[in-house]
Amino acid sequence: MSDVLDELQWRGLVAQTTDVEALRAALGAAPVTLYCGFDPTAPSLHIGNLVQILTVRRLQLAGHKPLALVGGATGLIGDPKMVGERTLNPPDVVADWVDRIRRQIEPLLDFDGPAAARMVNNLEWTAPMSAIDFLRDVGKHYRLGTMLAKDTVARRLNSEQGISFTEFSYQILQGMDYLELHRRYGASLQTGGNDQWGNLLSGVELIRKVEQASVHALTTPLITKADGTKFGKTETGTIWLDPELTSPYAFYQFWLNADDADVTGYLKIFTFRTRDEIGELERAVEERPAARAAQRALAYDVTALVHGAAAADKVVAASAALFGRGDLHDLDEPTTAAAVAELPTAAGSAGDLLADLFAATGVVTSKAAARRAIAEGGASVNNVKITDEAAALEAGDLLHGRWAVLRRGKRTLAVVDAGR
RNA sequence: GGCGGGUUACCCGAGUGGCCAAAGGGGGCUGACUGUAAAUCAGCUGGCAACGCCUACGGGGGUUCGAAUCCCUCACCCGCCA
Repeated sequence: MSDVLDELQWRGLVAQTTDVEALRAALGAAPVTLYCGFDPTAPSLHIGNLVQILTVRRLQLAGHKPLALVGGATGLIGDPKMVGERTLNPPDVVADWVDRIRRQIEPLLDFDGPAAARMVNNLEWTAPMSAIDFLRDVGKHYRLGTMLAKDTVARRLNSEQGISFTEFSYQILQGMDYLELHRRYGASLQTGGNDQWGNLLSGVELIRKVEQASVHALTTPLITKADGTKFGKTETGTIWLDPELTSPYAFYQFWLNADDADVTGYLKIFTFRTRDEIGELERAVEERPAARAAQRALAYDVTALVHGAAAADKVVAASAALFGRGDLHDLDEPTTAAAVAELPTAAGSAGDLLADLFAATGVVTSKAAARRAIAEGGASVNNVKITDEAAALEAGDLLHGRWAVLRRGKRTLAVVDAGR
């Protein structure tokens, strides 16, 4: 890996930079201290944030020093979204989210060694600042014209909902962060998603004005899907890194279901596989798409990265058992138990209405939806299609006298546990 | 502060007294075809103890046998004027 920037470009991770050649020179000359921020707007990071973390990790592997900023301050204000004003979250909630997010980032970066990462929180320098200091020392450097011209701000001003002063001010806070990290740790590169470009520039310009220093910014592209739909969402919602919010099984399944057209791009972005390995997998998709070798590699790698190799092995085995060709009754008890442990579960027993059980496990959202699914031929028990809306669970349906696997459509699964 | 326009289901958007659980589109779900993929075609898409009942057209109140539709009021958004 001679040139990290080449590496990032090859992986499709560079959308915009302040000055590519200046950045390339800086990254080639000496270890650069870089920063990337994560705002606590939810109790967990999601796979969109993973793009940022892994980009930072790649830079770290090339010898550069990351500062992972968790926005205890910016999270209290809210980055303006394209559509609609955010609801302010209570400070204690944000503080809790800060902790959770820190713990998610920690295992993904290296906090020891010569390029050790450091965790920072912008609440530390933002909270003690008075309104007067803010307006005199920082506000004076900001031109309203520039601020109003920012994409998101302009869009919001033209929207029906407008924008509050609070959200409008967000870009200044983020600019202050970069300045502060530049002063404290010599940060000279900020990375982020392309939607953050304006916010990154805010800091670059502030540093230029206050410190007469030229620093860099680099954004990663918005991850897109070949079919044009939004990346990172499923019918169930966002794919979170927190195993409580998105089970490792569901996480693995998400990646396994990547489109052929998207999978190579995802391998570049979300795994540490080499160019050769990815080229190999790309060929495999072309030659034997049904084998989905690339999807399996992708799903395994990302799951192992986020949830650990042990968890990844478990969900691979569970997926094999549940989607295997054989009769579920033929699986031995330990295999069944392990597979079933990965699925959403509801208690039930022989005699219960299947429609009620489908609703109870969350495979469908309501009993009416369960009846609909059965009527449409989209519901099965242990991979056997059911057709009678009024059918009940039978004792013979229970695998090893205990479990019944409910399925809606091809890949939405849950289990009924009749206990022991 | 004044005047005008607006707020409808997951989203966009029709609907100006009963035929409205609410057109149409998007999205989503299911089926067929497949590979737990994409594309395509078809059906479905508020809930429940279900020939009925409940919830739902920004919040609250009213008129009426009957309201998403009319009136009052509150909130928020947009525009013009000050």
